[in-house]
Amino acid sequence: MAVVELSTKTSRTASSQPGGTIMHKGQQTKSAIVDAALGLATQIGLEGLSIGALAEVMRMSKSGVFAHFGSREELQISVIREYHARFEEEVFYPALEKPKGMPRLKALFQNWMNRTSVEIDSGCLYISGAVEFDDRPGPVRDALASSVQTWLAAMHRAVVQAKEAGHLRDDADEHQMAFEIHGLILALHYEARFLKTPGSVTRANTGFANILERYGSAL
Amino acid sequence: MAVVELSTKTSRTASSQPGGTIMHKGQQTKSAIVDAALGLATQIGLEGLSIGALAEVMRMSKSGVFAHFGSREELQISVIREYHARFEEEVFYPALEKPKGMPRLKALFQNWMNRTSVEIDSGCLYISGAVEFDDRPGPVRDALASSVQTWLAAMHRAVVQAKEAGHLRDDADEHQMAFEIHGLILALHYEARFLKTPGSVTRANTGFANILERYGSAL
DNA sequence: TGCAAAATAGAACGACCGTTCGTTTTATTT
DNA sequence: AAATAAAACGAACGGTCGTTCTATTTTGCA
Repeated sequence: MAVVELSTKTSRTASSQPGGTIMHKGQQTKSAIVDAALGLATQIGLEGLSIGALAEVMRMSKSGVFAHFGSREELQISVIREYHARFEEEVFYPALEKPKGMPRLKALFQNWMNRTSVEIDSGCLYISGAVEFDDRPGPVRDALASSVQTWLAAMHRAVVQAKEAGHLRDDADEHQMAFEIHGLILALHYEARFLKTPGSVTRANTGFANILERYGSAL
Repeated sequence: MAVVELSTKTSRTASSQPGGTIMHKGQQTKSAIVDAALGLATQIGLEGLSIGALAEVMRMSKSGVFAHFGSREELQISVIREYHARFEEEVFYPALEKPKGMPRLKALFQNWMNRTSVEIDSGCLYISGAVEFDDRPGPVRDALASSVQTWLAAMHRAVVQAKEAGHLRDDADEHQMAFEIHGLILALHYEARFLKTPGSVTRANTGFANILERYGSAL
């Protein structure tokens, strides 16, 4: 069946994306499949993601789903790319509207925290993927690692800019600070999602405040 | 075949454990299987652990391995118990020889760090297991969570004792401090094992030093 | 040494996996 | 409306999985 909902057709036979790009039916269903796949993958992991289960969700045949990707690996990579795009959209870009330095750094962390808080229910691909592919070389691991690196580099850049703006102590180690921030997010995800420890969100926020106190320049 | 190496037989037909307990052949091979299973599980995860692969490593038949556990879940739980025992042996007990307070807290962290450093190559069951079972209720998840809780509680207790000994500031939040320490370990594992970022071990150590500086009582 | 019990082997099962292939249905273009 | 291209289907393949069953071997004790 593979019925893709067309909100209201724009022109005769082709539909359009938010961006305005003309989209044929194949690409529409493909992106719908990636949507569903991302939902499954965040819950059960990239490894747990099976084409059969995905086809069932999509109410399509296995081969119908498969044809859009050509291989399971390509499907997984598509999911990673989609996750990356949403992460950027939700965490990175909005923070760019704040001025460089402390305001942007705070915004990046807040957005990251908010997303992680949501992912306490849905799961985080950058964390589950890291565990599933730490020992498994290949294109999936590469796509995942480069996505994560891109984000961590952006975070690190924000720290550097904060120091350049004079918002941090002169002896502040930017890599060290980024590392400690990363740890807070990971601890939040671990304790809230797996252990269901209450108050983890507050703890991560307090941790960030502590980090700012240590590395921030005196008022 | 399932040949279990007997270093040197103690008595006629029964062999002995380090503890001195008499062990029949079945229990010997069983613990040898758990050994091998732990090795596999730390590398590819509890979910990736398959009885077929385990049987191949053990040079036994699948059914021969299976019979020792009765189910895959029971095998996984046995692996978790073994991991827990080794973790205690390696990280927890040695630190008990240090006096309560700061010395023991430092020892606990150092031992934890050392183990995590080794696990950069081998993998950590408490981390991979958390990701694999965050959304999957059942006895395996329960065993895993209770093991982790036990350890985190021990860590927290050490922090409390350090405060009681006057080694921490009066306003130090013990849970907060334990949370931040946990974050350091998680960041170390993530960045070193998945991203292969150099210098992560040093960064975790520096992070711990920073935490002590913030929470420690003035000299 | 002989005999019951425990341990292991081996084959088979049903279920699910990713993938391939030929066919049929649906979209798009002429 | 006819012709062409794209998309989806359905069945089948070889493979691995956990599990079950029966037969065989090995072990431990009298």
